[in-house]
Amino acid sequence: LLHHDLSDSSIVVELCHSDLWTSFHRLGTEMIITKSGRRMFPALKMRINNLNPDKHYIVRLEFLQPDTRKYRYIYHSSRWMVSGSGDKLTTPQLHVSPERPASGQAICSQTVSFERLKLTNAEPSRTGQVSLISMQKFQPQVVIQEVYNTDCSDVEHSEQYVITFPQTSFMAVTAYQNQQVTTLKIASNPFAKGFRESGKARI
Amino acid sequence: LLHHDLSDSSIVVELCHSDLWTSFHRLGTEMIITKSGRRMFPALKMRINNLNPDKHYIVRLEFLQPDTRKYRYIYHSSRWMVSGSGDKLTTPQLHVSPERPASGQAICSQTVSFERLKLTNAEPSRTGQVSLISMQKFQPQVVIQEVYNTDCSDVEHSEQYVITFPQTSFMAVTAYQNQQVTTLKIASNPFAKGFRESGKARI
DNA sequence: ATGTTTCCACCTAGGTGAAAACTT
DNA sequence: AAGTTTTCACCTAGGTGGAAACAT
Repeated sequence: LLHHDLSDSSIVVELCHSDLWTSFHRLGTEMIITKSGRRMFPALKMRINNLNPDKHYIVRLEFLQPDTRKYRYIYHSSRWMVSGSGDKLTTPQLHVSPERPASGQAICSQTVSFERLKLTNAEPSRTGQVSLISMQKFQPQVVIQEVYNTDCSDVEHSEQYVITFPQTSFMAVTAYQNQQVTTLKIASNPFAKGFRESGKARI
Repeated sequence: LLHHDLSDSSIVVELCHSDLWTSFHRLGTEMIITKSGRRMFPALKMRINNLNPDKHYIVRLEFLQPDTRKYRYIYHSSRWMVSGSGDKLTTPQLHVSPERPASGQAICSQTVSFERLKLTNAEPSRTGQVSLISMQKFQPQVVIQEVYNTDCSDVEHSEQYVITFPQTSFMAVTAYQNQQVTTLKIASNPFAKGFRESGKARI
């Protein structure tokens, strides 16, 4: 449970599945990016509290770059090493909103989920897809932004609250590098069961 | 393509899959209602045009009762007959909104779909579920309502446009009565394949 | 060499009508 | 007897990691 005293409010944001995020973070979280888009696992879900029930907000996600270096995974030492200078995202801020603007009341009464968000290494085009760079680091950042009009025309003048969960940073990859990450994904993601535990042999 | 000249606007609402709706209507559309909730098929989807792009609207669905009679299906004559006086819905207007308020621009640029809506014969409780009465008639009605605030607090004073598609009226049932309705559902709904066409025998 | 793309078997999730069991 | 509820096989839809093919 994290408190962020920001501005005149005392907004409380709780990251869901925090333990799981921490387990991945210890191994060095890897997120697969594909051309058609791949979900994040774990998904970014959070409970937000203490917003003004009568005001309206939009919740966004930005993908920051802690650095713009290119990394390489060294198998024999099980570590990530810098392998080059890498690239900066052409669009500096990638943000995706799970829903339209909603009241503080509505947002606080439910879980804000980015589970349907997909990561891609294709050019930024489709809405709901976030375009990242393989073998580089990213840090998701939650932005809670107050809006005065439903059409968000005055977004630049509105108050904005920024929360970062360090344990959600990850390396974007097109194929898993650390086998322990793969194992934990299989163990914890219901969709990922590989060909291991059932004892079935591959044909 | 239906034109409804309402108030100062010339709103155009087009029912999707209109031919399919008409085919069902000829047979006497039946919609299954269950305790856990069942989707409508066909789903109510529509394209809305000529809303003011800058104003904001909410699109709702109401389930009217053309009458409050109880019906019975007579197999040998393949007809519905009145069998009793029936009941009136305890909550007179059942409306479900697919989304939060959105701009006319946003609404007109996409298909407004109520495909996720579920019909139930349980007490009205869960959001997104509509509670109906078995063996009685219902007529869905689309309500496009202008909102001035995102919290919809002044909903009663706002302009509202009502559109009804007569071919979407139906009988609520817990089991299909007319075998031709069943056959058309199986033929047209990808989820409904029964045990007929594959030639597979039931164990 | 090393990283990317495509395809695929396997899985979850959940929408169907049919049949059987249940209720009244 | 007539309508409701439950269960179930079958299906669509789509999220996984693995392996092989491909690119650089």
